[in-house]
Amino acid sequence: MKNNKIIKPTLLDYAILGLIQDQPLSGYAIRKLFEETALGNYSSSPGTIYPALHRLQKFELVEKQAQGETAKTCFKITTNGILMLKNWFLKPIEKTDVEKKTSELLLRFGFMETLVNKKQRINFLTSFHNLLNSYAKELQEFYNKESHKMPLHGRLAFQYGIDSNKTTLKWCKKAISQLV
Amino acid sequence: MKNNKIIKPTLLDYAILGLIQDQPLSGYAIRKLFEETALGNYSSSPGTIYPALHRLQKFELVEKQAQGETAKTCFKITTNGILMLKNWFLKPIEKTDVEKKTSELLLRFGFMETLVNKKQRINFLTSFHNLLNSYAKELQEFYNKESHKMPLHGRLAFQYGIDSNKTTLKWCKKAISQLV
DNA sequence: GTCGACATGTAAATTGTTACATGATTTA
DNA sequence: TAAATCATGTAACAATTTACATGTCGAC
Repeated sequence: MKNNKIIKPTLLDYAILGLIQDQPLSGYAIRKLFEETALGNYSSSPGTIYPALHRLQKFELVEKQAQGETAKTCFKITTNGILMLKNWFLKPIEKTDVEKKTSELLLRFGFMETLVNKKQRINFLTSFHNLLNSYAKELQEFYNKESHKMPLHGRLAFQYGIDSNKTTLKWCKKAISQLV
Repeated sequence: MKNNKIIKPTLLDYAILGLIQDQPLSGYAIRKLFEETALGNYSSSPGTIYPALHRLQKFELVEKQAQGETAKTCFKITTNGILMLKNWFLKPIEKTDVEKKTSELLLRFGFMETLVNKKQRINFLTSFHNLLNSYAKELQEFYNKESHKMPLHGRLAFQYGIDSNKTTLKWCKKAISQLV
């Protein structure tokens, strides 16, 4: 039963796939993980998770695990799902990713350990670092030129952005050193 | 022409209101600001901005500025809009805000300079700092207990969260010192 | 035996994205 | 005068939130 339509998974879809890549989980278990852990900002409401699981099932990225007695239905990832995840992990990082989608990059990194090899993971972090580094320089230059025109709160909010990027850069280096 | 329905503005709505609180802007100008500046992660596509402006207009939070010759229509904030913004600024910070919605807090802070007094702004930052501080401690404790069970990437991603919070805490202190 | 947690779902309304459409104005 | 940018919008679709609905199981 093939699908004519192509799925472009949302971040939530990827987060679910990432969670079940190792062990099958029930919808409820996934909800609890989103609710309790610091895993992204996804809503843990039933109206979000269950439809997402059914969507993923429809596109054969997950499947219900055969389960005899208990009522609880667990979902496991399919080969297609694994492939989809892997493509997501290996997608080259773009400028816009480091500018506006840091959290997505972190999510990718957090889930990629078992599916991509060490060289590729280090490459991911290096690319992340390099792109972010040039963006950070742009931001700093802009700040140096324009900060005197900004209102106090604008300036402080901008500084927050700069500080955050510096922290992320340091983290990249730290992470690389722990991977090597 | 009153509305029977109550609007609960989205973050995008607030961002637009915040941008036009000082000077009226055209839809196009707002789009460019979202596209070019590091202002949040809002889509700058016309399908996002124009409907949002019309929605805000419907609820009388913005209004079209009387404009003679030029075709460009600028939107200015109404008294209701100002009130809505102010309520947003002064809403007490909650635990969930510091845990999952730091960017919203930063947006609030960035726009609140002219509409709330200094004492309230310092209070905002202090509350932000205190709530975040206890959350950071929780995270650190969890990490100390559980980190040895985590896979490498999970551990690193978790560390990223801790590092980010520390940066935010430092920023709060810095910002407070610059406000006083 | 009732309360809270476990567990799964649906429906309506809203929001946001993508793609299309249009036309004016500026610049090379 | 062709291309790029300015400028505003709509339509179809996809996704999310909120609220509702239902039932089980264990603990106190």
